Amino acid sequence: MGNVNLDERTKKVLYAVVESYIEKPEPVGSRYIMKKYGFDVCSATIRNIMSDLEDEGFLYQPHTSAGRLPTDKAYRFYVDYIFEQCLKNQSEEIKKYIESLTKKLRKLRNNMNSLFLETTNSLSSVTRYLGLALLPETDKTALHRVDFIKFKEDYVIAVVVNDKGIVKNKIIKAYPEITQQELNKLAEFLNETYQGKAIDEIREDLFIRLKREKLFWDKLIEKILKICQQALYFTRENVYISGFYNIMHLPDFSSDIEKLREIAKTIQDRHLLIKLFDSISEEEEIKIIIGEENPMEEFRNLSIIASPYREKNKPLGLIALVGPKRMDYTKAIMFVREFANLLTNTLSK
Amino acid sequence: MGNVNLDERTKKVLYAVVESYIEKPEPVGSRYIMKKYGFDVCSATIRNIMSDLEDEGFLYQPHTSAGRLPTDKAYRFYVDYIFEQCLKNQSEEIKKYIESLTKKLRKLRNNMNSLFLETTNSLSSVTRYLGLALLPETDKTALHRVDFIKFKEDYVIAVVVNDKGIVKNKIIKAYPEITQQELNKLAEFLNETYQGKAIDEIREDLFIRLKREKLFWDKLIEKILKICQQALYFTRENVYISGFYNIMHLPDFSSDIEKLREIAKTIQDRHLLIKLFDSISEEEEIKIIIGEENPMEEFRNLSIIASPYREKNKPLGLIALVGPKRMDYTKAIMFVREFANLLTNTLSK
DNA sequence: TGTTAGCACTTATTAGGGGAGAGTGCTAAA
DNA sequence: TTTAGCACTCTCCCCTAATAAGTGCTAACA
Repeated sequence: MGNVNLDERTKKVLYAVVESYIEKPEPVGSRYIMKKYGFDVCSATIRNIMSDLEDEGFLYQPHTSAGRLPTDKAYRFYVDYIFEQCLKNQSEEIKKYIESLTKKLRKLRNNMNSLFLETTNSLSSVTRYLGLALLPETDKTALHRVDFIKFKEDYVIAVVVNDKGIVKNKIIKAYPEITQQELNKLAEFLNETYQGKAIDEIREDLFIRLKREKLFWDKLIEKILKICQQALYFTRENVYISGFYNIMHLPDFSSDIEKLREIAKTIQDRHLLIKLFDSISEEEEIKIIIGEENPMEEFRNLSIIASPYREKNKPLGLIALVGPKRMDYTKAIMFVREFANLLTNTLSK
Repeated sequence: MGNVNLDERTKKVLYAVVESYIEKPEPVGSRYIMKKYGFDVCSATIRNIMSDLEDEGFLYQPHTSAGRLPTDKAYRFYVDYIFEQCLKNQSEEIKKYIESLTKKLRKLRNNMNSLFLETTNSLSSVTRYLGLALLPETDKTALHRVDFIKFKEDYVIAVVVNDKGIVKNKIIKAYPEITQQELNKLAEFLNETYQGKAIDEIREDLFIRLKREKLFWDKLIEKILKICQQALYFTRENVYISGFYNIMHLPDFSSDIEKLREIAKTIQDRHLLIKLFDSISEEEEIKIIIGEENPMEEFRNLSIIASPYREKNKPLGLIALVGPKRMDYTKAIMFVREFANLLTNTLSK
């Protein structure tokens, strides 16, 4: 593995090929590169270099006597190359855009749903790629309040509000004898004992109680504790998706609708997206996944730029951009980073 | 307007043309019709009839010397023609499918979200068109319970559960002095007074109270009543969409992606869909809207089959199928009807 | 040894022509 | 009113030729 040892000039050529192809999705020729990037060697030399790059697996030809196209390895090289600069430089234009958006989002600070909807929409419409966002994992947030509502004989609706103001509800099958009054007391107990504690820890704690007190108390306690546990068990499910239509007209897909269909099918299935997100570490500032690097088959000819948003340095969730491998990475990286920051700031008030 | 006065034979030809075109999207020729439908006149006669039908606006030619294609008017004729039979006949196949689905859905009876998700998914995957469903309008359902939760100084989260077990929440800006205890009392008051009453009526009633008591009480009451009113104000927003990818490969769209993009854009914007649904009366058993008949421009080259599901004869919401005008109407109508019935039955327990 | 110029070769793309096929419209006869 | 016949129109497909882009290779060059 590794970038072998490419000399400076070779790197410049490789960079030029990738950049050119991102600009215009056509096989890149040696003469074109030479002229556009002002190499003062002749096209034959570039040709030799490109041939070497092909041997190294950075480029390939769609057919003999055609120009070259970048492989995933080339994209990876390109991204590694521009990455640093992306983080340093800040375009004035982006800054302004983010500023105006900040005001808009600040107003939605207390309504997570609208906040994330608006964020995903904006991210997609400004980049013209597919925008994704994942709400903070309810499990990891702190309990603000829980309420139980008896429903239809033998059901209980648990309403859980976390410290982000996100309201979740679960319908739990319970035994019929339990009354609303008892449920109120139960909720009161939970609220008093656990408000402000992380939800997954509460569940843990309840589990320990269950084990311990089972021996001393009757079945009732067991049942009640089970209700509580169920009430506080959440799988991640809130994914926001925006702008599929933005990627539909890209030349990368316009040739065959099948690819687009695959994507449409994939993004309809929230579980798949959550699996995708789960596979992305929330540690790195910005994670870039190119084509084959993707752990999930469904995204193998797409690229993903993801970044976590945080609160007090703790990652809460992710926002991401999905587009063709032939993506404008500079723009994408800059925007994803700014959007993640924006969310971080907005949530930290 | 009206179907002019077509004689039997002409009707049969028109029917045949539409049916043929639905089967295979190619211009339909006179000889083809004659042979396939066993007309015992020669093709020239059919040709004359088709020419007449063109004059009446039922058919058109993509170019001289090509076969004919149906216009919206022809589809309308066709649908009116088959409609009766669709309602009478019941294919054994569909019956079986619905039966097996019934069991599946019955288990989800108490979880509206899953129920509607599953319904829309099934409807789309069995018909291969785009499936839509609209949750019961919260406004028109009865209040089961309301809870207020103080959040972050000056916000109140109102959690409203209706008699369908649908949980809605609203974040309301309130004045900071109000305490959780006061909110609890307020909720208690509302629950005692209004449980089981229609939510829009409650709002109405609160409005009257507000007007009447404003004169006698202080600002506080006004504020509190306003919180209640806000808590109970819902715009319709829960639309379930499934199977966009199902319509992507249809020959009707494969020629130009732009059409598909339009659709993708439209269905992403929930408000547009709600506007669409709002324009569909919930009185008719089954509403069929073909192409230009559509009140909304975005759907002008699509057809929509919609049907309300009910509870005790009161329409609660709609499910619908969206597909190309060249749709398999028989199948679509049958399934939409069965699915609406299925929902009606499931909700009525 | 790396670089350049030149040239033959490959392949995709485009345009044009011709024939086949499908289907119509019209006319005249039944 | 229906039919048979026929000329006409248009699309579609195949074939060919020309064009253009770009490569790979070789031999000369610095």
